[in-house]
Amino acid sequence: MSDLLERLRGRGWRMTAQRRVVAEVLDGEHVHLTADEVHARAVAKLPEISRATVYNTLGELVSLGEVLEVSTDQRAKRYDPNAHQPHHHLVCAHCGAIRDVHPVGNPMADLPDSERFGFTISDVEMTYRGVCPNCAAA
Amino acid sequence: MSDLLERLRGRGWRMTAQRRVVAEVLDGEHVHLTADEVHARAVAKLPEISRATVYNTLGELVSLGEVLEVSTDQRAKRYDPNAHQPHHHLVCAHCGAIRDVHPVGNPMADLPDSERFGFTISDVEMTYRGVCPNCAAA
DNA sequence: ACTTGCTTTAGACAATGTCTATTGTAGGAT
DNA sequence: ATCCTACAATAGACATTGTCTAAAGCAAGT
Repeated sequence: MSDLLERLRGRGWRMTAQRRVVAEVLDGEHVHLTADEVHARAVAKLPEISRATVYNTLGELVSLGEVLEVSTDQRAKRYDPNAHQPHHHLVCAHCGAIRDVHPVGNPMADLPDSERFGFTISDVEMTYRGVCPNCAAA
Repeated sequence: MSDLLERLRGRGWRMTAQRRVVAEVLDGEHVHLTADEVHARAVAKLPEISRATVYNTLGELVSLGEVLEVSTDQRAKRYDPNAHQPHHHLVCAHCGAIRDVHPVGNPMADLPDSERFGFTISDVEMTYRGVCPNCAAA
């Protein structure tokens, strides 16, 4: 994702300090941050950045396919910079920790025609839930 | 789900007009309503029912395992009265229509040990996304 | 009928996200 | 190098969804 900024510039994205900072935050650690967490870290680098800009920028990155939006809990959306390698998620039901996982098999093929109701299916999202080792120990 | 009220009474649930109405709404149509949609329909049957009561009652029904909570979009949670037959969901990316579906195979078995990170996995949630026939036609 | 403890209520509050009108500025044009 | 203009950022109001609290109500056992 280090060349993210180049790719975006190539697509006609106007480069601003704010957008650079948001991209840096996402690039920084490969975790799954909420929009407000991204905002908090962006503020640390560029104190005058506004909440709306972070929300807008994240929305644009999602539209451009550079970042994925995941809703593992029913609270805030989280942003996953690992958009170019398809994957699913494993979530701790207790502490909310999230790991990227890669199940074997092709879940798209597992839905029979009779269960498709005429939909044109484009995507599957799988969320495994369980308890992580830390929470199991506690 | 018609004997829901009996089951709950058997579990020591105190029966009230409000709870009866919420159960009736869920029982009424097998759709996936949001909490506020449930509230709107409940008000039609019992005008003085409050929002908090609907939220509380839905939460209790979920705890009791009588209703499932699904988050197919990242907006409001939806409540699925079809809790006793495990299933997954197919969602129209355009209009948000939701269908219950039953993929073949066992997705729990599709996550290799090496991808479990020591978690004790208890559940998988699959959401297929696509475009429904209505939206495809339009 | 009485009592008790569970339920309901209204509305304040909280968290997350969206929108608007104004101000700022990136980057091409001159 | 400077100017222009369209796009971007800002502050803060607003919207949606959900939670909490203190007071009043009521179901069901005695």
